Amino acid sequence: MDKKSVIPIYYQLRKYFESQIRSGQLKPGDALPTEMEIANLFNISRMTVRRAISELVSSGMVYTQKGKGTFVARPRLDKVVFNLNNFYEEIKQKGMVPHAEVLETRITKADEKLAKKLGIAVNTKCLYFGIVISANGEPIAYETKYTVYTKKTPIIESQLKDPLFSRLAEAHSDRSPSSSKKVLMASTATEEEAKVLDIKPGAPVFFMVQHIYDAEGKKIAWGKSVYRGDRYKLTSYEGWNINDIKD
Amino acid sequence: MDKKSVIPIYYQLRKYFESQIRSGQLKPGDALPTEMEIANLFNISRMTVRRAISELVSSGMVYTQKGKGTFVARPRLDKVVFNLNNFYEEIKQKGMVPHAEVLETRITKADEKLAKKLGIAVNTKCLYFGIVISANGEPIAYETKYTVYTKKTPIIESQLKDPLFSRLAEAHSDRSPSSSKKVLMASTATEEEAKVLDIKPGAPVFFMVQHIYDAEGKKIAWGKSVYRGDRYKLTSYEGWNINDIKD
DNA sequence: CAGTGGTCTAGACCACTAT
DNA sequence: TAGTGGTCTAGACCACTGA
Repeated sequence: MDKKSVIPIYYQLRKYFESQIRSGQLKPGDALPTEMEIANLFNISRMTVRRAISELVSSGMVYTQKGKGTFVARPRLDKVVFNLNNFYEEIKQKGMVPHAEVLETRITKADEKLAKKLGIAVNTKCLYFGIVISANGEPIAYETKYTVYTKKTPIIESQLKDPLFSRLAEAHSDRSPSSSKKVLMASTATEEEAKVLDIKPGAPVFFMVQHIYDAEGKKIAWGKSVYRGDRYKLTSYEGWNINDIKD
Repeated sequence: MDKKSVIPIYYQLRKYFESQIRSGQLKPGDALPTEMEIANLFNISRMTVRRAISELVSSGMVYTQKGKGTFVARPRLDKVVFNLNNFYEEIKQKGMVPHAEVLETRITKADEKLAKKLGIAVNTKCLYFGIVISANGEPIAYETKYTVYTKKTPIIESQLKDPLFSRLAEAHSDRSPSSSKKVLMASTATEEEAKVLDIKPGAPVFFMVQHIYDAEGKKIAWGKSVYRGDRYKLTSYEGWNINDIKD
């Protein structure tokens, strides 16, 4: 515990307990020293100790019980969190060359089906477009998207290729996106999807439907994405030693 | 801001800014008052203000810039987080009746293939079993699992049905589970899977492979799960008004 | 009852930003 | 240089747990 260091004391203390837990010197169920004991032991303020502990709590490594103490938690391995952030960046990170191609773009008046999907009146002006995202020249994802088109901002191709759908929705609607709902399903490729993605009809794919809402909960955009099942998968790491996992 | 309330001041303050942001009175990019201004305005300590703000930061609603101020963030709608926690509980929550049935359970010596999957020596004693999970009598998931079997603890059927695979692995191995890796794929049902799940071969399914590791990063369990694509889907909500989303 | 974590205060010094 | 958020302190009172 180096008080003169540029590294904050609470951070050093947190890392100290993290390593104690990871190495097994503190096992699940074990009690940490009380906050006052830790403070006296390292000659630091109790508030500084509390900051370190509160970070350990939010990372799930320890839990506190009022009037009792602070205890090492059991790793929650049943939890599953799949993160799929920026598709474009993910491809790049894997050392592949990403590419987005706009297949079609159109301003249409919403028919009944689309009006229902977007929760808008029939004949409302909408922007429709479809893009294919590929990695190293091989098509991976096929995305079809609709947004309301209330502004008359011109459509720029780079905008359509923007991996952030919400940014596009913001540019062409007078309501700004506030929330999003995505549903992921397992499916098989239709004739059209198979053609675009260069796979066989009936081949396994991920199918994702996305809704974007404004602050009042009204829909302002809708999109569906199809990902090739043989080229795309989701990975989740849980626990305390996830950096030690090799394969 | 009620100082006499049992509700902590920092919590009241946080909710105050949350509602300001959600209602649009504070828009993305807007600066919050400085910490000292807030403290003076409500006659509270700066540390209390900081606690409220730090919670807003970790929820992603605001961000701070040293020497400049605190600003309202733009909602990150590109992020996708799929949580699939306790399968059993999830079915119950949806008002359905969950049921787990053990199809087969066996103590085997690891052949080459399994030894490789678990990173152990050939002929190591392993516990194998397969279960089917159903909702309202309809099969939803088919799970096949292996763990090393170094302890000689007897196998209890309720243990096999335990939705927490890690708990089972803990009971039968002398090494305790520390980390987990799960990979989710889109696939189509094999003949065997189709039979068990009462669907057609080639029907879309989610396919998930799970590894469980001990603190040293050594594998202690392996399992695969097949979920019916027509009965199971993953949903992700992002943004600041996710409670207002109706459908 | 003594001991625990939870909340809160009124200061202090620092590094950083903008002017 | 003045103002900002980041860190830290040495107290205080509280509600809760267990003996």
